Order: sequence, then structure tokens, then C-alpha cells
Amino acid sequence: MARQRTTTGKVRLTEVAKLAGVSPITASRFFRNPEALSAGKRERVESAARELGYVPDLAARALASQRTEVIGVLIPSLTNNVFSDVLRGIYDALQGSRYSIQLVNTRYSFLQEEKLLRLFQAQRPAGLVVTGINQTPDSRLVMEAMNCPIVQIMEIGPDPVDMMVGFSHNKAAFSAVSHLLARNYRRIGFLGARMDPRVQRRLEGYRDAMKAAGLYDPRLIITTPVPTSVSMGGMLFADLLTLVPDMDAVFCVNDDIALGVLFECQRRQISVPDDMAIVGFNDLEFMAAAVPPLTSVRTNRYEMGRNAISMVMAAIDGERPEAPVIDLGFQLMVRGSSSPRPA
Amino acid sequence: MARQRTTTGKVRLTEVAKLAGVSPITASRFFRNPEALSAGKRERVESAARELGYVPDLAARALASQRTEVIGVLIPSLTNNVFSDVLRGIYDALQGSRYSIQLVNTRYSFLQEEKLLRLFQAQRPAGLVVTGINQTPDSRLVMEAMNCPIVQIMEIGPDPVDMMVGFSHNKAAFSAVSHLLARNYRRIGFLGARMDPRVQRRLEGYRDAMKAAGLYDPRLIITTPVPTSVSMGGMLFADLLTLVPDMDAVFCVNDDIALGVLFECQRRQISVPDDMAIVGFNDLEFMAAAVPPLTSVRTNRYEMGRNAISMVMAAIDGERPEAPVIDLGFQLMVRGSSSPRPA
DNA sequence: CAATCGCATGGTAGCGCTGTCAATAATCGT
DNA sequence: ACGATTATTGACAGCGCTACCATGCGATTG
Repeated sequence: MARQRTTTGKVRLTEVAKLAGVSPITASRFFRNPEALSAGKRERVESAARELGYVPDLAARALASQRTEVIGVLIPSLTNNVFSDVLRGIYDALQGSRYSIQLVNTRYSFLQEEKLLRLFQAQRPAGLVVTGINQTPDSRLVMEAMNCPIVQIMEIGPDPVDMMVGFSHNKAAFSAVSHLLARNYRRIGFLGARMDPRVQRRLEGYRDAMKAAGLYDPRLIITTPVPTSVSMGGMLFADLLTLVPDMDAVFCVNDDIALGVLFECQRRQISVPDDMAIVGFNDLEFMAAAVPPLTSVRTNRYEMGRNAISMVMAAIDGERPEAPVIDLGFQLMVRGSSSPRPA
Repeated sequence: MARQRTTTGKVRLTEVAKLAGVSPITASRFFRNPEALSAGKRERVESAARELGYVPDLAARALASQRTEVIGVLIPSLTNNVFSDVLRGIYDALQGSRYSIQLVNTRYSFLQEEKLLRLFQAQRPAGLVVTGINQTPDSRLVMEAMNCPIVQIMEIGPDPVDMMVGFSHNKAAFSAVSHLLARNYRRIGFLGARMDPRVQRRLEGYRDAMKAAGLYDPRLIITTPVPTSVSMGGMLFADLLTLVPDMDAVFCVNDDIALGVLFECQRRQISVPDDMAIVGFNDLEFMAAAVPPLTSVRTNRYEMGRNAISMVMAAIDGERPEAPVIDLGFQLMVRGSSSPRPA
């Protein structure tokens, strides 16, 4: 015996098996598939495990079985409260299951995403949740090679790697802008910050709606690559209003910007919605509480997270959904900030 | 050979070692302590690893070394944007290090926390970050037995399990209320939701300040156990104002509630700060953008997350901080919502 | 009643990596 | 120049668990 490692003070499966009077492999089975044991042994193993306070060693299990019970989640940002809702759904769906989450932050970088995917590949997760549908070709290859259920979340598209749960940002924006048009707003500005792929698609939806109405004017669009914030909303609005003094409404790519616009209007004594209508995106909780209440597009972020994890867990158990792509849709929450305007 | 497992298509350390012409153990050392190798072998192993696209198997490493490179993080809520800032700091501090985060949600339940701590104990994390200082006695025992650096965050207290980084919620609230008193506000209400331990301490700070001024009146306090929200702020304010019509200021336990109060004031044509001063807590970004700008207590949440991880990583390397408890303090951000009031 | 089947259980041999210690090569002091 | 010290390297075994196969047993069947 050339080796004398520090004995880990930890209870092993072997000890549980010995106390229960069964072989280690039977004890092992108890934890993975209790139904395979006879009732008597099942009880014996269970009470032995409880008595010794046995907790399985996940590393050993992962090494021996070449599987883990970890679901990898790739999120582009932790700042954005949109993702905190998704995360809440993810963690809620996880409750009581045997899976755990490995959360990583891509920081809106496709290269970072690719790197993190490769890292996950080496650790054999049981499943994967990735944000968006714009992965690099290399990232797609890695995912396709990964032999585990994968759900793309936040938006939907024609070519899922595996499964998808989200909604059409284009349609949602189109619907919001159409609502303003239907209420006789004509010079509708677009305010955008941190133009990630989903925000880009909202811009496309805005363009489509304005073009369809024959009211498209590129001067109505203002965007910035910097991250979004309430104060940024106020600044973008102020800048755009200087360039387009006859603007009568704004569509904001998110609610922070919409709130910033509301505050800027209050500051300048611009009446909302009489002088300026405001529509936001995501329908964060404060939108309904604002004065006036702010119209927004409700997106089902919590459900997206929940569904994504449910789909992954079901797929691990071999239960694939009928349709690989789930459209969770959106609801336009019409409120006082976009009341009908006299024609 | 009774066994014929499905061969994993994966590159192992042995292959790297063979290609580099060294023993597996030398290749292993390359990844953990490259300086221990001679320059020649180091380069050979490095290029062999790159050529084969070697990625270490973390489960095997964890099993063999009885260590992991995972830092466990226990957070009570994912909804609260306070914690998203902390998380951002945590993930930023992690960048480029070899550690990864295992994030779990205690849902403000001490029992859940205890359960999760036991789970972590079995997985031998390299370090631990836990929220708050009110763990159960059993949780403390588990942590003390854990033989890894532990940082308690969000607040500070006299008896750290290991290390702490936070600030005094009591002092911060005391300072905010004292500010209102100094500006001649007299009937200062307290609005609280989800009364977790830290919010309780803010209430204590409020009480201390009001009592010191001889202005304490329990009727000025309204709280609810339900989670916080902007609309809840409006409701609490409306309720309290009915009970205490001569209230001239409110101290809100967080900024969501403060924003709800501002909106409710706008709805009721109550002028801020002339008829009602507002002070919030945390200084979220929108506070400065509101109309009028809202006074708040800035808390260094991002830095808390960052420092916690830095301290854990330093402690793992044996570099313990001089003082185990770091007070990150707070700053009262005085703005228009609490302008001096004529006496 | 023998042959067959399915079920519960056990034996054996690793999963891929690293701790321990020994062996060798290189460097140093006197 | 020689033994002593230090820097490199390697051999071996095993971390705790599970995949694979074999076994024994009672139930089923023609």
C-alpha cells in the first residue's frame, strides 16, 4: 500500500449498503431507480441512508455514469431584469427535481457564448438552455454534437437546434406600433438601446408597421449601443424630440426607456398622452403603476424560463413535445399612455 | 475483460501525455502548476493539449482531488433587482478565474437555506457566499464544519462565521431618517414590504432616529409580509395616509416602494416634496431620473458581490484579509424629493 | 416436468484524474 | 571534486460510484 490518502470523513454508499445488508450496487440502484428493488430492501436501504446521513458524491456519480444532473443556462446579461424573471421561472421549474443549474453569462458576446458552449460540452450537462437564435455556426455545431436536449429561449425562429420557446419580437413590435397607428398617432418615434438581435427585430417590426401605413421616416429612429437605463430613455427622447419636434408618440424597446420618457415629459411639461403617447416593451410591474399608466407589450418571461426547464427535463426522460417550437406569444397591455387621439 | 463500456469519444489526459512524450502525471501538473515543469516539457504538453483540443474532465478531477473549483452562492431571491446587482459583481469578479458559481435560491427560507448548505457540504465547494447573518444554529454548524472560506454578504454583524462584507442597515436607515428630521420633516412614515431580517433592521434604524428626536409614533409604521413592488408602494402609502393625514414624509424600505409613493402622489396631486417628502433605499438607477429626483440610500451591491468573490478566492490561496469584516458603507444621495422644509 | 422467461441481485472492472512517495537529474557549497 | 540539496519526473493506487454481465430464483408454458 504505497498510498495513504487522508480518509474522507464522509459516508459512502458502501457503508450504507453494509448497514442495509445489501450489495453496494443494490444501494446504488435505490437512488436511481427505487422501483427496481424489492420492497424489503428498499426500506432497509432507505433507513440505512437516513441513519448514516448519506449524501451521494456527485463527482463520483458523474465520472462513473458519464452523465450529470446539471442543466446549463446561457444568459447574455444579469443586469437586465428581463432575465431575472426568466431565471425565476427556471429556478421555480427546478424545485423538487434532481437537476441543478449551471448559470453562465455570455455578456452579449457570441464568442464568449461559443467558448462557454465548448466548456459545457466537456462537462456533459443533462440539458442546455441558450438565449436567442443567433448563435455562430461553430456554436451550432457544438450544440448539435452535444447529444442532450437543448432549448433556445426568448425568441422563436425557423430552424431550432432542438427546441425553442419564445415569441416573435417582430410581431410584438408590429402589434404595438399598429396600435399607436390605429389610435391616430402618426409621427411615431423609435427609441432603442443596446441593439441586441431581439431589439433589432423589434426595430424591424416597427419599420414594417410604419411602412405599411406609409408613414415610415428614418429620422424617427434613434438608437444607441450602450446598455439601457431609465436616464438613457430620457436622453434619447430629448435628442429625438429636438430633431423631430412634431413627434406625437414613441415606441420604446423596453420599459426602462419608456419610464425615462415619461419622466422627461413630466420635466418638460409635455402631457402624456395628449402631447405624446408612450408604449414600452416587456410590461414590467411598474408600467401599470405609473401616472398615467403606461402601455406595454407583456412578454411571458417567467413562463419562458419555466417551460424551457420543463421541456429539457421531459426530453431527458424521452418525452419530446409534439412541436419543437413553442410560441408563448405576447399581449398588448393598453393603458392611458396611448389613449385614442382625435384625428 | 467483463466490461465493454461505450468508449467516450473524448480526449483524455493520457492521450495528451502520450503525444507530448511525457507521463500522464506530468501532463496533469501542467494544468495545475505549470511552473513546476521544465520549459521544454511545458511547451510540449501545451501544444499537445491544443492540438488534441483537450478539455479536462471536472468530475474526474473533483473525485481524484477531493476538491472542486465551484463557489456556492446562496441568494434569497431572484426577483429582487438588488440581488441582480450583487450577482453581476459576483460574475464579474469570476471572469478569467478558474472558478465557477453554483447559484441556489433560498426563497427567504432558513430551512431551505439549511438544506442547501448540507447539499453543498457534500459537494465540497472551494468557497461559499451566503446572504445575511441570520442563519439557523444548525446552518452555522454546517458552515463551520465546511473547511472552506465563507463570506456572509449584504450586512455586517459581530460574529462572522468566517468573513463578511456588507453594511449596517440600521445605520443606513438611521441616517436617512435623520436627514429628513434635519430638514424639518416631523411626521415621517415608514413603509415596509417583505420584512426580511435586513428590512427589520432598517425599521430599527428608523425607530432609533424617531425616538432620538422624540417623534416616534407607532402609527406611522405600516408593513406587509408580501413581496415588494411599485404598486404595493402606492397602496401602503394610500393606507397610511388615511390613518395619518398629517404625515409629511415617508421613508421607504426600498426604491420600488418609493417610486410607487411618487406615482400615488402624482395621482392625488400631492406635491413632492412640498406636501410629502420621499426617501428610498438602494438607489436604483431610476431614482435620479424621476421627477422630482428621489433621495435614496446608495448601497454598494455590485461591490459587495465583487468583494465577496475576491475574498473567497484570496482565502482559497491562503491570503486572508487583515480584517474579517468589511464595511462597504452607504451614501445618502440627497435629491429633490427631500428638499428642506420651512420650519 | 423440463425448458423458458423475467426479475431481483451481485461481482467485477473501470470512469479520468491526482495524492503520495520514490527515483532520477541538476545544482550547489566547501 | 564529492556529498548534499533541490528541481523534475514517474509509478502506483485509488477517489466513490455505476455499466455491464452473470447468476439464482420462482413463475410460466407446452
